[in-house]
Amino acid sequence: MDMIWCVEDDASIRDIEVYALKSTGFEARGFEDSASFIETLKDEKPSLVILDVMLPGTDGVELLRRMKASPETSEIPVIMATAKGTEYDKIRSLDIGADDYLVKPFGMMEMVSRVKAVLRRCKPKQAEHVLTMDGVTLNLDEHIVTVDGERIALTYKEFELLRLFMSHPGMAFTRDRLFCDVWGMDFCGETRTVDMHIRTLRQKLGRYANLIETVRNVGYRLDPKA
Amino acid sequence: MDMIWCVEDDASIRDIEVYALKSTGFEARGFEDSASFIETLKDEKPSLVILDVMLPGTDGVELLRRMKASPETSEIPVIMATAKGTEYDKIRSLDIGADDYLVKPFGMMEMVSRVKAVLRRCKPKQAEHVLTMDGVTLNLDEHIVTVDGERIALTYKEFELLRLFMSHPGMAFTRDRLFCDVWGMDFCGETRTVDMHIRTLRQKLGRYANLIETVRNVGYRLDPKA
DNA sequence: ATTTTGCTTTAAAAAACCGTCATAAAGCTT
DNA sequence: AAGCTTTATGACGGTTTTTTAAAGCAAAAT
Repeated sequence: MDMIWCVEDDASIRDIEVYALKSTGFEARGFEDSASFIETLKDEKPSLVILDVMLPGTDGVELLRRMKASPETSEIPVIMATAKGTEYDKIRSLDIGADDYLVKPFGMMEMVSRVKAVLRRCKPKQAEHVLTMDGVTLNLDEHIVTVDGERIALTYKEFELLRLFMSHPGMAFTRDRLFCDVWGMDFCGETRTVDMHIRTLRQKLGRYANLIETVRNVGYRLDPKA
Repeated sequence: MDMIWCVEDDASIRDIEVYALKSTGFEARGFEDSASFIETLKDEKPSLVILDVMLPGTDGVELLRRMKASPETSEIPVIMATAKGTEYDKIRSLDIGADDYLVKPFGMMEMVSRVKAVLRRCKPKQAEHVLTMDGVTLNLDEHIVTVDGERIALTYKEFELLRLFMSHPGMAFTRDRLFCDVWGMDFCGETRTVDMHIRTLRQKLGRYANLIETVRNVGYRLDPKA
């Protein structure tokens, strides 16, 4: 189940939030100040954070900025809680990358439904934009591929090939099919172009080269358990 | 091939988009304003729409809302194009039902990739094509055969033979028929070629070897209760 | 204008597969 | 049971398919 963190200095509000979330089936944890939040964030990652804007010390907007700046935490959805009338904070927060906001005083029902909405929205998107297979990671957003954490440079065609394979693990693709999908045109007879790109792709995949299996007389396939 | 529509008031951006899509193998068409888009949408349906948020007159978010409201168009995938910093529009769009978003300025490569990704995601996913008989499983998509869960390697001809048998359990095939279907040519007189491949196939089937029964004077058959 | 980068083609090398042969085994007929 | 026909088996050379390497091209970057 999802873990929600609430950063809020007012103890009574914080307790109500945590209680409301827990009774809805979430795991929840409250933080009194920025410092303890930042500290815990180094070790654990929640599914979502509700950030109060007005905090003693480092304020919520600054916390948000830091979270979005670090790749470690930039993907964690954030809901900002602003006091009424501070429209400027709201806009700033959304600009920086907050996923939603709550205007105080807000009801617990509203809070829970927004949390659910944001999670619903972020869950599939996050999953869909990054494909992983063994040590190979393919980030669709950034167009970046890593092998064992090391970034490797793929050309457009190589990337599209790999993407096709990784989004249908195990499926055997004919050369025609690959050509259609990646090159966007019908397969015009005899050519070893696809093979060529498979080769360079394999080379760049290093020790995962045999992840791409050749299916004789058919084409190629990504072998999930190679 | 898929038809993509681009609604974008800036002519230069629009032209580049259309050009990029066409050169990737899509059909593409640009719309300068909401009105012409809405009008054409009454008669034709594209496979996907790229909607600019900032449009003169009816804006992109409103267009999206209308599309999702009408059952005629609600199934058409939509990618929103938002200017940098208007994070709120992004959230709103995803809430209404956009399938993805692009933040301007975006590269054409990225655009094309996202279009492909969304189309792939939205395409009706067909059921897996799998034939099973006792402990023998034949996956047509993956071109993989397993015996008691263990994967075995079949050559192209062997695979086609087994596929033929398994898609017509119990049916007896003459050698002529097998030769026609698998080799794709007329049976040219006396030859033991088919026998040969039956042999290797039986070997690889291990304890299920006798699943393929010899019908003397006729040919072979897959015996469903061997 | 030159260099770099990525895509395509070609041709040769390597690997996997195919088909035929000769021989052995099995099935049917007499 | 002997003899004939049909099928199974094992081995080997030829062929097809895939891989590899190298070079030509075109577009983009410098």
